[in-house]
Amino acid sequence: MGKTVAIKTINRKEQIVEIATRLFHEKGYNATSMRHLAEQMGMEAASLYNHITGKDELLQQICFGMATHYNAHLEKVENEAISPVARIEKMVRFHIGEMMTQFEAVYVTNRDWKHLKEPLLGNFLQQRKTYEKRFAQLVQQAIDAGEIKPVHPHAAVLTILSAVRGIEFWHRNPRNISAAQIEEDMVRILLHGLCS
Amino acid sequence: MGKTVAIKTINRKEQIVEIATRLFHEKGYNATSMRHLAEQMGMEAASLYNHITGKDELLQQICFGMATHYNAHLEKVENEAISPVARIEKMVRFHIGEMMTQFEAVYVTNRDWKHLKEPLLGNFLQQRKTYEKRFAQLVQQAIDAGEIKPVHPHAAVLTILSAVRGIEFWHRNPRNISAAQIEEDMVRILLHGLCS
DNA sequence: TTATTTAACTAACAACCGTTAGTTTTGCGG
DNA sequence: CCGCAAAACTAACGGTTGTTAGTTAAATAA
Repeated sequence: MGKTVAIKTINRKEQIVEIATRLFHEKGYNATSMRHLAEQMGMEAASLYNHITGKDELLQQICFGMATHYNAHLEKVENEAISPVARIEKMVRFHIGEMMTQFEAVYVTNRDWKHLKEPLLGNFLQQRKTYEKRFAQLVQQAIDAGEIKPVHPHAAVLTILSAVRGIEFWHRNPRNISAAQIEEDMVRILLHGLCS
Repeated sequence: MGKTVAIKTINRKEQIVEIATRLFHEKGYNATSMRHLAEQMGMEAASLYNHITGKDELLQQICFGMATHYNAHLEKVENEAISPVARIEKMVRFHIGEMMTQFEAVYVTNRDWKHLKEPLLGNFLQQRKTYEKRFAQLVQQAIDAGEIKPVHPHAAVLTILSAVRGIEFWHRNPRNISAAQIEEDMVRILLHGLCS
């Protein structure tokens, strides 16, 4: 009985967001229809509206869910008592981990945030901007400590975030390299460079 | 008169592809309508079909244009008489340059190739795969020469290509950092690492 | 059992999509 | 000036889109 209750208690809305995440990842936001989503849920399209207000809300849940998750982690790292460069390594490994375990949600957020409607679009961009700024401050602190090269902090953040995003290529054939190996290689390249 | 002739001689089809590139970049492939494209061209949607066979062809032109351009450059680099690591640096700088001068086309190709229809989709993926393989071989040669660390070559290629892709973030505010600076910093990070 | 809420259903609307057919305008070669 | 081809136009088709209205079935509470 406990099990049935537990299963039943799972919010139906969360199920919808979950499947929407998968479909948005596969086809993109605009190319995913409510009818197709409903089909995957085993119901009619109109029935979805008993749980959500519209297609917008699905994208919103995905994007802002990721945003708050990222912000929470950033704050945690900012307050850890470790060296500046260790903080940066933690950030890199965190982002890699998200690409491994929450791949579809991260992918959709990175790709489809443009389809958010105002005022949420502005809100999202604002959050993104301040996230990058705080990340850049971590880099600046490492530079001040003499632990990393005096590159432009924003250039470093940009390079890190986009390199990590490239794990989407790995997902396309994960057979060649193990997840652990790609993480180590990527961290090594970003922190110590390709050249030996 | 020469000028008028020259302007008139510009293929109308190329104009359409150019504007389509801009719109696809802004809104995405599916969210860009032929009517909106026509409006930007100063004509009716139906008139577009005097110059192109359909919406598909526009995406096709963009994606395969970039693909052949990339392949041509790769072949050139493969045949240059320089050290393996110098070849890799050339590849990195080339991709950065493309992100600077052909940003929208590169962006659309990276983002919207999924909407290509078979058999072109398969063809495109095939080209992409062999491109990455040849790039990885360049990395392997540099490893064999002892010029770079023994990372997994595919991991290196993935890190490079996706880091470069991140220049799209830079385009969102190009004011903070100059193009030259971002290129130098990114090359430096990828080849020699963040750590000092 | 009865009343009430939750969540499914059918049917449909208005808008927009890519595209085609058929017609008219435009501009250049003779 | 005439004829012809290129390129614009108008009108419309069939299909899909997100969404709403109204109704019915199922589950829960009293």
